[in-house]
Amino acid sequence: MKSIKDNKIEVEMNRGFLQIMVLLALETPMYGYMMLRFIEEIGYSVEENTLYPMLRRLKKNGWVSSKWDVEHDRPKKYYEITKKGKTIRSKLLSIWQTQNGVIKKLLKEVENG
Amino acid sequence: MKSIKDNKIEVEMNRGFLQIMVLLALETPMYGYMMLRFIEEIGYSVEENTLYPMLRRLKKNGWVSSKWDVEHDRPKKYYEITKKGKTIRSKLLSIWQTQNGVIKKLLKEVENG
DNA sequence: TTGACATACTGTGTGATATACAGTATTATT
DNA sequence: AATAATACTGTATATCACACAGTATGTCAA
Repeated sequence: MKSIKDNKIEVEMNRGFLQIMVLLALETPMYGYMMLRFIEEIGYSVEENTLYPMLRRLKKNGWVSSKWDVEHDRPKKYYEITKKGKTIRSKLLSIWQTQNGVIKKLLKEVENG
Repeated sequence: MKSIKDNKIEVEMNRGFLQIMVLLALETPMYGYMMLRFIEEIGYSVEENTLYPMLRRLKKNGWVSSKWDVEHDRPKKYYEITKKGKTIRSKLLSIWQTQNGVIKKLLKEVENG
């Protein structure tokens, strides 16, 4: 019986979190490769194969906008959060807070037997 | 162009969180329907159609065990976290903490311009 | 005493997602 | 001249949240 590999456990966590992280980061315009390095700087890491499709999806949803910079070096696609994106981001953050509260409460119960 | 509905935003958050919540809750043995009500009591909510498949999946992964109670009323399938489940739970909680730290840091930057 | 509703599940299907894989092209670096 | 790093695109795949359909028992009002 096939089941998920325990060493790939981070994957299980990424769905909700990655979006919040990216939408917060895009307060400042950034292109994909730049964000990969930015995320490492702040102590996390994302797969290139995860970030690029996610940026495309956020764009499709209208949560971020994009703009090519062709004036310096090779072309870079700068993304930035939209007004709609900020609305969504607030909702996601609020859900995150609720979930964080639930986890804290349950964790306390487990720790105190 | 099809895109996700904004009012279904909670879905985006559930992947990682639901597992932690269920694995914490299952410190005490519970059957599915009981957990649905328990989760509402502590201020959250899960779809029946999400919880049951999740319990089956956690079982398949060996993170929880199950046992039928056929002695009272109608049959109830009690689940409980396993040793392996506790190991996974620790890892998930640790990832959650890291992610929470990343969000807090980014949020502070956004708020302070 | 029946029929509606809550309880307590199972099995299979679907659409969206994280990631894989393959590929294009430019700019350092050695 | 070759290699690595940069900076992307497009399509494929496995898994997940949730939908849908179904089974069966217990409760309680009309």
